[in-house]
Amino acid sequence: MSVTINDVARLSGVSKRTVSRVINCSPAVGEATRERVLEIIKETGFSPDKQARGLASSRSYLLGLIYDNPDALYIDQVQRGALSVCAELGYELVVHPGSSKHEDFIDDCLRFISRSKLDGVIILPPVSENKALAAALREAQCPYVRLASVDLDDADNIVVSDERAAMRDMASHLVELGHTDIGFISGPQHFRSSTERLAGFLAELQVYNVQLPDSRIVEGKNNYESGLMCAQTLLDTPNRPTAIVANNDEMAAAALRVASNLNIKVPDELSVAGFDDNILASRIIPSLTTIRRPVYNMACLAVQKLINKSRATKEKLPLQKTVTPTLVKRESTGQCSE
Amino acid sequence: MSVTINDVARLSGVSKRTVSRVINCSPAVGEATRERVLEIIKETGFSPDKQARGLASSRSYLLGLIYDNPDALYIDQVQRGALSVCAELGYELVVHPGSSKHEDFIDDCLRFISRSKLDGVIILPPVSENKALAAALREAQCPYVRLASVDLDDADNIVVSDERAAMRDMASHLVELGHTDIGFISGPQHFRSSTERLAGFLAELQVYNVQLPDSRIVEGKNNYESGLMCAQTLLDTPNRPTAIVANNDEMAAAALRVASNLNIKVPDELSVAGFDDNILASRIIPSLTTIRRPVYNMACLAVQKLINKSRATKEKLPLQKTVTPTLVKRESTGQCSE
DNA sequence: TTGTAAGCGTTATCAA
DNA sequence: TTGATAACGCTTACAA
Repeated sequence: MSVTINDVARLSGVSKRTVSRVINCSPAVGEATRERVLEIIKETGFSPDKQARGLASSRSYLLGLIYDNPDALYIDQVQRGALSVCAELGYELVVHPGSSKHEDFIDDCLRFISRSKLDGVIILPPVSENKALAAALREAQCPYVRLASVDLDDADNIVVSDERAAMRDMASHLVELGHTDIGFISGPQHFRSSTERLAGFLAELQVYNVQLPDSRIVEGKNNYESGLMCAQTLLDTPNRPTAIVANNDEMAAAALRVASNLNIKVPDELSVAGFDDNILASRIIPSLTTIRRPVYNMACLAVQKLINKSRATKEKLPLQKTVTPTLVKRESTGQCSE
Repeated sequence: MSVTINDVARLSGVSKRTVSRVINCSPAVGEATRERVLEIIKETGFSPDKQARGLASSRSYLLGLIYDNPDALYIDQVQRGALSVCAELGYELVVHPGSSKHEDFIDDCLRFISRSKLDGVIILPPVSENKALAAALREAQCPYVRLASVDLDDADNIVVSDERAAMRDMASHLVELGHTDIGFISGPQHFRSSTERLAGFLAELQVYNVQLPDSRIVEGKNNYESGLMCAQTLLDTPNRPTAIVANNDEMAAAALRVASNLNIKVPDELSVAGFDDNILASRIIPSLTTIRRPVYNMACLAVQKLINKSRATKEKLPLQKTVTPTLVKRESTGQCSE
């Protein structure tokens, strides 16, 4: 029914081996021959069978996406970014949301990979910080690229967003609005992304000679509920900060909620900022000052790096390692009133 | 390196054909033989190669997910639901966000399917309403299941959420709060989901003998920006409704924003409701009364239906066609003050 | 530069 | 109930 390599070979009067060479862009084909074959391929609409190809060459033209984070918006952008590059190169994307807490997680990922002989995987934060997973993938010889906030792997294996720098911008934004007493709702400190963001923020405050006592830093779990509790701690006291920065938009939204409950006006009496720029940030009232990572582009880079690995050394594209998030200023931060 | 069917055959002293029968659960295998083979399979950790299997049997064990809607939350839930069933049955999920506006869209989907010889696809709204796509899939003999708000296909090919009924609940919720002058921000009327929701809403109002003049119904585009304009039309006038219902949460959020700009208190002076129960709905202030579809379960059902199609008639599971969304009451709707 | 022949790991045909 | 043997559509030694 559908056109095979044999049909193309017959029609163009060459061997299937030559057709194979053409579709694989082998240089060892005469110009005339190549053109004739390409002609026939176009005429017949031939498209090589992935399974057969994979069976013969042990490749699948399938890339995997491993993640745990339930931040749907982020994931959707990653998928679209990754697919934009996949489409050009004939790869497909197979998704694998897992639960990194599960003891079986790493084996589960390895099975996922071997089941479909994936040509490589992209790993999203926070799973991307998992050293054991990365080690297991290296051992299994599975190409991978991690998206992360810290430089924790070779340039070939990672796309880093410089969140430390982004949080410096956030700090200077607030200080320049006059804030010197700032509360910080951090993420879990066992995540590098959390420590990184906090470190960047504190480092920039230093520059302005602003101190942040430990009592102003409370650790959340990156979800709404924990954000509520942390914000409550920071705000439900006469001695409250004039600004709150949260490790992500979910917790910043929680801070807005607590402020609303306590009848504290944002931004007049309190500034609030988040991190992620998810859909919430632009829709919530007041809209949220936050930090946006170039997620789509990071995913593009990741796929390119993955595919680079299967190229000959001289054909490798030079690809950047680090991308820069940007500060998005909105309604929730304003001049300090005190 | 990895164990193949030949190894299993040799080790268990039978032909590979017999091993094949065992792994495919053919009844034509002696009990003793079957057990011996299963034993060896367990010992060796043999797992049949998908590509080889697919090449020989023209199946891929790959399901596709086709969508256009950029509602990320919804899509993430669908993916997780679908995968929960896929995992049990050894299928993987390949994603394909497209743009249904593109003239090439249907061909693009067909190529997507044939490229990887997908065993079936799930189509999400609003693309799921596309008749031409469904027809093309039938012609291409590609099994599909549509997730939709209206019963527009055979029970085997669709999972319907009864949005008409859900909107009846919404209407009665508002009427019982005392609202009789209600504004409705509809979705594009060329979508069945839009007409269906509006129809359900109006039908229930009839029951209460409440009239909705045409001027109270404005058509949005299901996005935030159009929601802003529609809400402005309805609210920025002395003669404004006491409640606004929007076709989705994005536009309801826009209504909240416009109300905030016009200094109209929600829910004291105005009730607002949406549809979707996306992350926005629970985080925004005031939190949004809305309707939640059992998206995860719908996706589970869709995969089961897809796989049912490749089963023998007598092994087919009976699967429901319709699911029921639920009304989620939150802060944004309250007693009518007039 | 091109072709021949042997796989890749399954399932399918047909006979025993 | 079983088993040889031939596909499936492609890539890859190895020759020529």
